[in-house]
Amino acid sequence: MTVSGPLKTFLESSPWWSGLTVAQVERVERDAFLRSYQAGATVCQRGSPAVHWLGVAEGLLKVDTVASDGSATTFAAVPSGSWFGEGAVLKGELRPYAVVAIRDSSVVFVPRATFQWLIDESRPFSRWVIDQLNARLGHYVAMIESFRLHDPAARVAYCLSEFFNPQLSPRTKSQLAISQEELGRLSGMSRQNTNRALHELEQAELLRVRYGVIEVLDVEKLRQFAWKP
DNA sequence: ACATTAAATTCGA
DNA sequence: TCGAATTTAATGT
Repeated sequence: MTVSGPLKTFLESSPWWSGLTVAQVERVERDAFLRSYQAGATVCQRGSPAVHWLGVAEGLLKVDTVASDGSATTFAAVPSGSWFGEGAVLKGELRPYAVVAIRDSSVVFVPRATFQWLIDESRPFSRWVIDQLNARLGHYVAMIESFRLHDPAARVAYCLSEFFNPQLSPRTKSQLAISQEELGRLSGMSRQNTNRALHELEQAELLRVRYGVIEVLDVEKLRQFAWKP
């Protein structure tokens, strides 16, 4: 049986797809499945076994944790076009963080066994996974640097620029449907300071703020701003 | 924290 | 099904 529709479309647009053999394509098409979530819904609970590797076909997810006082901090935003959760699946551990839909989303699930089989069978695929893990490591190191050394506007600029990381989020379009509150959680700042930072970036013509939407005008300038505020 | 504004939803014809 | 009224969400200070 052949897979069709949005699942197949998404798989075919994924950067690692073209490196697979016909047999590998067939197995992934057989094993992968797609689920839809409403905004606010939990995709993976914290503490649940990591038995799938995940791709975002549509929408926007976040990886976050809730402190005992109820406040939430976001470790990662995962826009459509991104694959994530390699680390948790490889280790076979319980998910250390929750995955939540920020807005209506559809998510592709690849079973753990299929993912590990691809790593064993496909050199291009395992190479791509190495690049993926390496890009994520680079991202977190850069984020620590940004947060320790730079002011709020530069931090927000960095977080926004990472929505366009070519390895981790290759298909992000310039209109980001994310609230300032969510962006604040991602940037480790209050909503108020996030608001100020956004207007500073708007003054610099790097982006435009709209209701519930941030329109990025120039990703390259955003990256530069993140490093020399 | 509070006031304002945009968007989403409900309701009545 | 249209649009006014109400509620909810997001923003600005």
